[in-house]
Amino acid sequence: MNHAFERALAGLNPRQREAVGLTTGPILVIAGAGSGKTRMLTVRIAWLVEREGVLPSNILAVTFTNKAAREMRERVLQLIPGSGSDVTLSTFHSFCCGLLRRWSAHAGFPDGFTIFDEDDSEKLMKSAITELHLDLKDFAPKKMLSLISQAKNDLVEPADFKPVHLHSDTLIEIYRKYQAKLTENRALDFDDLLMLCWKLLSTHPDLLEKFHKRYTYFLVDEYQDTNHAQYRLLKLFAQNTGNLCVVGDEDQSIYSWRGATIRNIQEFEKDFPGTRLVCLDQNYRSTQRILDAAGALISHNVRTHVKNLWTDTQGGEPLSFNHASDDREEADWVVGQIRAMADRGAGLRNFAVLFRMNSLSRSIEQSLTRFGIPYEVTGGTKFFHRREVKDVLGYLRVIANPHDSVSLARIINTPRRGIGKTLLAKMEAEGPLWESIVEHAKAGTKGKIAQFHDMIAEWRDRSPDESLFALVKSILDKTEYLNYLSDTDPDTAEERRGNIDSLVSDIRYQEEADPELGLRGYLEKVSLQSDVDDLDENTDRVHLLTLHNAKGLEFPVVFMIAMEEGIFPHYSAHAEPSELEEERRLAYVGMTRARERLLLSAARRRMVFGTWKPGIISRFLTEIPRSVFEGTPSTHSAPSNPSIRSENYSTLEAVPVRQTLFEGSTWVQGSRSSRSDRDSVPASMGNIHPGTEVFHPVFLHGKVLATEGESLGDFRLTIFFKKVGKKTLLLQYANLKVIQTKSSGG
DNA sequence: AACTCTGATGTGAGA
DNA sequence: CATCAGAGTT
Repeated sequence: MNHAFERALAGLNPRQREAVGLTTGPILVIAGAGSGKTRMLTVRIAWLVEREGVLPSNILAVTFTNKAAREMRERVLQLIPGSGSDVTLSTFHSFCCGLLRRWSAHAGFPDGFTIFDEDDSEKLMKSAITELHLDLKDFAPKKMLSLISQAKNDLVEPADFKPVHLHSDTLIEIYRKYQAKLTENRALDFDDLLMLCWKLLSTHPDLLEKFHKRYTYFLVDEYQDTNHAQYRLLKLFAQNTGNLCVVGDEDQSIYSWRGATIRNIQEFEKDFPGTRLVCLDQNYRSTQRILDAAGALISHNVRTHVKNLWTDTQGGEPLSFNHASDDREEADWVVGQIRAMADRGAGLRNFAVLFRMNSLSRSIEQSLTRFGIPYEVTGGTKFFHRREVKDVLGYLRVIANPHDSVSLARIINTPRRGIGKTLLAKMEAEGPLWESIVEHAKAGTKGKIAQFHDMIAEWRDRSPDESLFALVKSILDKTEYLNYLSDTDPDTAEERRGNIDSLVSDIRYQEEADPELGLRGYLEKVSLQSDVDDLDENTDRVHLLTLHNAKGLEFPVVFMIAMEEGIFPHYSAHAEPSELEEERRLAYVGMTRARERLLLSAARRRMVFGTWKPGIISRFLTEIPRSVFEGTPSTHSAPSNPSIRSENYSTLEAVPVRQTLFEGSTWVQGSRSSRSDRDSVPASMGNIHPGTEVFHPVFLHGKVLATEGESLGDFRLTIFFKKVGKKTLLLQYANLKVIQTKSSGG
């Protein structure tokens, strides 16, 4: 008798229980926000194993982010300890990438392929357009990429590409050229991962058969955000057994601009005949008040599977709205609210500030900094996209795959080694960059290019036998990269150095966690990582993130700022009704992240690109009934009524907050003295001992368990990080900060 | 020929 | 506000 499983099963509501038990054939689970779909999915996996004797290794579950996969894996392991780890839990992209590597020989490309991100692809596209003697202004690389991305998402190859465009023939040329260049670079872009995987399975019956022997049960989370390629992949996957369970909510479809099509969920019953339909509409997350507001908003969309979320917890705090005079005042209002609640004992981890675009986080960040409140931005300028990090990764990528000309061009003269633009352009004109480098190196005369070539070649030879950590250290040593940083930009050198340290720490950590990882494995992991994968709800900081990144998360208190026409809904969505509806779904997603309190704000004017722009209240605000807001004005106006604003300000100190927010909070007294980064000092051998609380740029908060070593060179720390668990780090490279507490003299 | 500086430019969301 | 092409400097 598996008690954990039985208990979880008994805890399900009738609908969830039904969705768990319908294991044969296709099933569509319409799961509203906060309806416990992750619980349902994990119990379903456990049910398959415990009740139906399905081998865990026959189960494939696909999620939207690695974070979701990781969390689901943890929960599955709780239900079925041990064998639960044999369940394949992955994102579409990671899973396809794995298949392509395993079967690369059949797919007709080397398994050492590199995954190109948006930046890489753009550089490649630019060179493709230039080589075709076209003008980058007429054929904007980003625009071209998005058209080609669409085509790939629809499984359309250059030969069948029929773009609706004035110069459609040229576009086909561009697609062809771009694809040829990818091949030349031995690289795949994100869309290739899906398209080529589908192509591989649909043209190799032997491989498909192997696949079907391995996997017989399929589960897909966030089905509303799958694209056509993913749908076709699923058709192939489930074509034998038909045991396909998809979970989604069309009201939360927010990625159509990335090729996702709501059609997949709307037509699922037609696509997979015999589908059983289950609807989860009991919400376990938010108050009725929040659900009423969100429900009213989303009812302005045309929907096929209409559901009305309900909850046992009646009432709840009213929503707040603040119409500030400008963005700074708006930010101060947000921070004022946070302070008021934090002073009453709410931990900072409870707060999330959501916004439509990354640039909107600035004013909030400034205000939080002013008050010394720790925060964490998820997304925006990503760690792995920082210049110095990309430089070092560029070396690793070239070592893994020297045909990657984008990385090659990046590092060939970074740090300076006298191979400038002209020489580079000359070599690029001679053919694939690496091949010209080899030619130049062969040509005798041990010049700069030969030196560069030999350096890379040596690392290439060594890399299979050497640890990644040793390799990256060798790169930093030999190129004197850190000196290069201080020489070129002394102002930012320290910060950049810190980022390099974090990268080295990350490499070391990943390598220790998985000794089989290897160079390619690491690079693949980095490429397929998403921003939210790193988000840790348990670090006691205010969370700042875009509405898109907030998908799948929940917070007790949610702020949605910049609720203004042109920003949200975004101006580019105004013309198209379907895009406007997607914006509304995005608002719906944001609102339903809130458990207890939802606070909205807008500004009358806002600094955008250096100029003041007037702000008009978002139509979404007017679609939320007045009755759910606090201090409901007696006048019959929309929330733009100024009385609401003064109301909010006057009640700022007396914000009513439900008691639950403060329960189990570890922050409590800490909030006044604000344990911000400014209260921390760099870790040194002198100030670090067992028990010391530390902060690491990648692994965040941790506590030192033990120290070992006498000299700086081998001073090792064993630290327990809340986020990643126990880790051993070399102090020298860890870039740790010691958090000063009252007892330690801060 | 490489390096440095300047001004123009383009800016949604992200695996 | 970050990137980039092109002019000017070493």
